[in-house]
Amino acid sequence: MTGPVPRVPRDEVRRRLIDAAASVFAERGYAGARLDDIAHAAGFTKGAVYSNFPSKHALLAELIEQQARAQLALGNIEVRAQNRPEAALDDIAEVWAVGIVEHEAGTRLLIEIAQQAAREPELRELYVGVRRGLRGALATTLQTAADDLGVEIIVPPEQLALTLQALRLGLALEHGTDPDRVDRATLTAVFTATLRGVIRGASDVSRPGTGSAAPRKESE
Amino acid sequence: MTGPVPRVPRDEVRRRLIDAAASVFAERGYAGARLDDIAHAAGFTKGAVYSNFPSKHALLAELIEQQARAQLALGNIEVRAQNRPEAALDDIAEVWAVGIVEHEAGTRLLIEIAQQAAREPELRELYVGVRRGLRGALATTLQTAADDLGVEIIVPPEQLALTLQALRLGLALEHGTDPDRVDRATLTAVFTATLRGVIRGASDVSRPGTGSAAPRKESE
DNA sequence: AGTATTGGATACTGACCAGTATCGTGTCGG
DNA sequence: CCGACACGATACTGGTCAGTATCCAATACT
Repeated sequence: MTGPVPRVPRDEVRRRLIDAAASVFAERGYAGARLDDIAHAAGFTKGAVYSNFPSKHALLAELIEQQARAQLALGNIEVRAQNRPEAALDDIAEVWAVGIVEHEAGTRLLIEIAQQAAREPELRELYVGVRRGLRGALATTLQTAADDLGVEIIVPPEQLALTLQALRLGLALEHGTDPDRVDRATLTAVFTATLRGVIRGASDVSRPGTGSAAPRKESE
Repeated sequence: MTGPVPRVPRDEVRRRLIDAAASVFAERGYAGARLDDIAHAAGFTKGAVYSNFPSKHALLAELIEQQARAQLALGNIEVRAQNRPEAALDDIAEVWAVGIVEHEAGTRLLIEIAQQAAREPELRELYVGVRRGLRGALATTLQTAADDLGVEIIVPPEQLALTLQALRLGLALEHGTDPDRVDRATLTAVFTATLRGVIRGASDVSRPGTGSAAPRKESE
């Protein structure tokens, strides 16, 4: 009846499988994820998985690098500086908070990967390399942004980068379990307060009370 | 030959099993943990597990409450105030940092539990209750400590408590994967800087007199 | 002491699932 | 148009493991 059904290009099969894996790993955890589920979520069967990856493990490894690239791109966008330091600071906090709330699955995957990497030395090596790279990039970006804005970061940029990375993971965990209390506004507040605490700037920072008292810019 | 071997008291069997479960869950993750391993780590067999707990799930639930009590006790100790504010601050940071480095397994378990709770609604309810309790207790402790020391916390105590809880989890993840870069000194520095950023006190700040002019009312 | 009961050990079962072997169809070179 | 190959589908295997059924020794009770 129906003529030959054209085949999906190999690259796309791969891509779909990886995407599906990301989602299922995030949902069920690495150990709990079934290869069958991943395959079907991608619209294929397990055969496709083993035709594209040597093992479940390899799929996870692939995912780490994939995630790295995505996060890296995101990180660079996230800290695009604005003009006024105050606004820029709120803006950064906002973006990070939104990232947690709106990419729950992605962040959960990140945590799952971290846990997995803490266990398996082989994955750890890969993960740590990626993670350090991201941290370094973030540190540079932060420093650059601070210079542009004419403010001073009173801790080493690497340390601030680590703080933010850790906060993101930790807050994602808290938000993941208690989204009511740990909502977007709260997340923003935490990031804002944390950033404000380590920055000393030209405009306002040490003395908000005198001038523009509490510039609570609670968008939304 | 050998006469009757005295039995281990039931309570102790339970306790040993729970301890073993904590360690194995932390090591291998919930899904990856084998009940047989837990039993043998405790010096028993699976029969003992099912004699004391209805299911693997129940064992995890038990662990959450157990962990809650332990953390609660720890939290209270952790913020025992010193005399000089500066020293107290460093002291708190130190204790939290050491907690991460020296209780790796415990903290990893905490993260595992959080992930699990994010997935299973039933566990979530239990976990969130516990977690909120701990947060509240920590907030109170912090506020009290601040009052005792005569310093002011410039964010809502609940928010600071959340920040510290999140930082602990996040930093534990980073330390778990990259203990070389994220070492004890670094952890201490992060906590110190974060705390310092949200505190305005008699000792270290230019203007103690003005007091709590701008009360930051926060979500909640 | 003798009997009942408690509680952990042992042995088993059934489900589940990563990985493999094989098959069938679409694609491509000649 | 016709083989050869690519690649995903299907079917199967072996091992693992939560949960169960049964057993047996140690305590509790009278």
